[in-house]
Amino acid sequence: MASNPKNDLNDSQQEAVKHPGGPLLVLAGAGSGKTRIITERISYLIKEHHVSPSNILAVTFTNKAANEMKKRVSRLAQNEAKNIWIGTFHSTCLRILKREINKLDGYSRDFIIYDDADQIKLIKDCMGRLNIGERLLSPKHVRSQIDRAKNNGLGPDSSELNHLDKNVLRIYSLYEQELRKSNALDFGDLLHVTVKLFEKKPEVLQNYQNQFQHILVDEYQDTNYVQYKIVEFLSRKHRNIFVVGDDNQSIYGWRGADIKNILNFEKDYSDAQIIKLERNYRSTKTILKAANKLILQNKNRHDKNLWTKNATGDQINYYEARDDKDEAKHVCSQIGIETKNGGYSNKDIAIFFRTNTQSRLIEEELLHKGIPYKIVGGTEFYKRTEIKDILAFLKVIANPCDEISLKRILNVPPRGIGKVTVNKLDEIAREKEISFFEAIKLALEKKLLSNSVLIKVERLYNLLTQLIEFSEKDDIVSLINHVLHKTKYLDMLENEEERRENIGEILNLAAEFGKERDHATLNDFLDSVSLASDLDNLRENSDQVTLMTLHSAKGLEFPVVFIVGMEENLLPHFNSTMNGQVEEERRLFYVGITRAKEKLYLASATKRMIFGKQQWSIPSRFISELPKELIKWENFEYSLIKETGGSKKSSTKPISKTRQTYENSGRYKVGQKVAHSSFGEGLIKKVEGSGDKAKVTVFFPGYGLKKIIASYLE
DNA sequence: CTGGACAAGCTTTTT
DNA sequence: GCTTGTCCAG
Repeated sequence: MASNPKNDLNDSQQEAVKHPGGPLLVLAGAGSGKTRIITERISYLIKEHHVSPSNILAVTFTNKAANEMKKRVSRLAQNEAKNIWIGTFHSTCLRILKREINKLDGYSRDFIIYDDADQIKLIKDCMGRLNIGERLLSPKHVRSQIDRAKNNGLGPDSSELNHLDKNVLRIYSLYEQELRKSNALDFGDLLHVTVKLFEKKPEVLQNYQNQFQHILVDEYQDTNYVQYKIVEFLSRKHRNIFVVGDDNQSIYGWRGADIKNILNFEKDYSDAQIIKLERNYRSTKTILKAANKLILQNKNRHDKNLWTKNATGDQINYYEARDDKDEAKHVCSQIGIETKNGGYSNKDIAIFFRTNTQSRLIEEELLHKGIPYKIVGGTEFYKRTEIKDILAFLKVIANPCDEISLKRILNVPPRGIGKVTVNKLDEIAREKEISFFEAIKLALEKKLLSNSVLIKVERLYNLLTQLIEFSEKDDIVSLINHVLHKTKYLDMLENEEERRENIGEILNLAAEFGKERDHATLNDFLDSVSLASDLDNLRENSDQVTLMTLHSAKGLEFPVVFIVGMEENLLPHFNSTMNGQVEEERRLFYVGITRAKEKLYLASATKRMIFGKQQWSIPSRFISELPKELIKWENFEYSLIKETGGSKKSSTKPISKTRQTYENSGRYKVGQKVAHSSFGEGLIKKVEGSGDKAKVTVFFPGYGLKKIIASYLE
């Protein structure tokens, strides 16, 4: 993170670190040493004020940030670090709930966590039972409504949800009921139920209020209502609430983050102090200038003026690629150049993108070029079928009333239990008001199924009870091995090398987990897995290029940064341009830019595969919002001209149908280079009409897209 | 009940 | 392009 390791803290930084107490808001610009302030503050509290580590709570938003903070704190205060409560909001709440949730009616402490896929499955089940067609109401839409309600602390009976579709509310109610029955919490519950706990059990709240004498929150601009509430509850007694944030980096509006939390801090805490950190220690003047100019386009923000004493540095490189493949190739060859001649190693380099799918082509090219890389944050690993299967087995073993997981593994590997049987068992469960697992037991006892089916179901039942018994006396690794052995799971994956390797990986993970903790229970393991997202973090110190989304890039920094997919409808993303959330997209790009210390590369593609179809695209409006003198512009056609010595051959360009319709409009063609008296040289993106009256959309480097009447072109 | 063939929907972003 | 769901023959 941004730091001035050689120098001492500057005045404002000192002021923040040595803040005497009470509410403090640190408005910290990108690269002004935010994380450093928090870690230094923690070490200051421990060393100078003799605050016991267990009386400190530090909260972040991503696992990555939490790990980074743990690492840094342990550097400053070696032995104390492990007793400080450092974690994400979700992991902190999980820790509290695992100790206290049984004090709330209807909850028990051995609950398991449902991820978003489990959530969707359960919602679909509920919709089926309520006879609500998926055509009528998409399960994803329902989920986002439920998530939003929980982020705002609203249960299914809340009167504040009256404006919602009645069907959504019916689903929400049933969904909650089923979660309770399965003894499961979803991600939203971790926060929402914690708030409920604090509201309903003042004595529990009091314990934590007493414990947490000092609370520090990173990225405060990203807190949503329940998170805000948790912090507010916990800090009520000691009032030592120390929050750090930057409204320009608020990028979680879609998750209910409310920028008002940071803007209203002074109102919420009347004795609040505010410290601004405006000196940037991270980036070159060029990069900072570009970021400042970009963010000026946003109306909704605190005024801040970031400055730096760092060198001017190189221009920002912008490459407009022929297509997404060309983009990937260009990025990788630049990486080659930077590591060969630029004096950088792979680990100094990061590639950011808007959506996870964009990583695929880049990965292929990196692989092809033999450049080592790692992907951060991709939950991919845990979403793999084989991993979800194994985890489902473990979840059922830990908690047999987990219906979603039980149904998942019921017939995996195939053991002759199909839809008809499941329906019958469902019926029994509902009639007798018992769990699905108990329904199986009952069906066996009372012989409620046909004989041939009973044999199969009994085999499953015996398998599960055996596994449960086994889990009580052995460690997690042997339990997984036992599951694999008893179910013959690996036989099913005979020709699937990669999947078998993934199974190996989950075994490694379990072994690792067992080593770290002395009395690791199966439940602990499942919890950690549920909240974990980046497996590749394990190989932290190797010399690899880092790939991640712009969202997970927040809080990090790299000497060399590539941002790809700089196109309209991708950044800003299509969905945001429709809903007037362009400012948040701009902040996202701002976050990306300000991660770069020395070199910044931007790239876009003229066409790209989307949903398996080629789509034409135009460069992002954000490109034209950067100061044009700071940009070194390059284009695949220009590089082509350079290579071939000026004779651009149109025959080398693949021509699609879409393109043809553009090209048939006369003198001007898409992709043609033209010049304009005030904008200079540019490339034609679109032609409407024909002849001199044709309207031509041209991209001018430094100016962006301009629609121009053809006769005004030179 | 199983497995293969085919269709449909899908992509923001994270815990 | 990939994953999930649906339909039908065996």
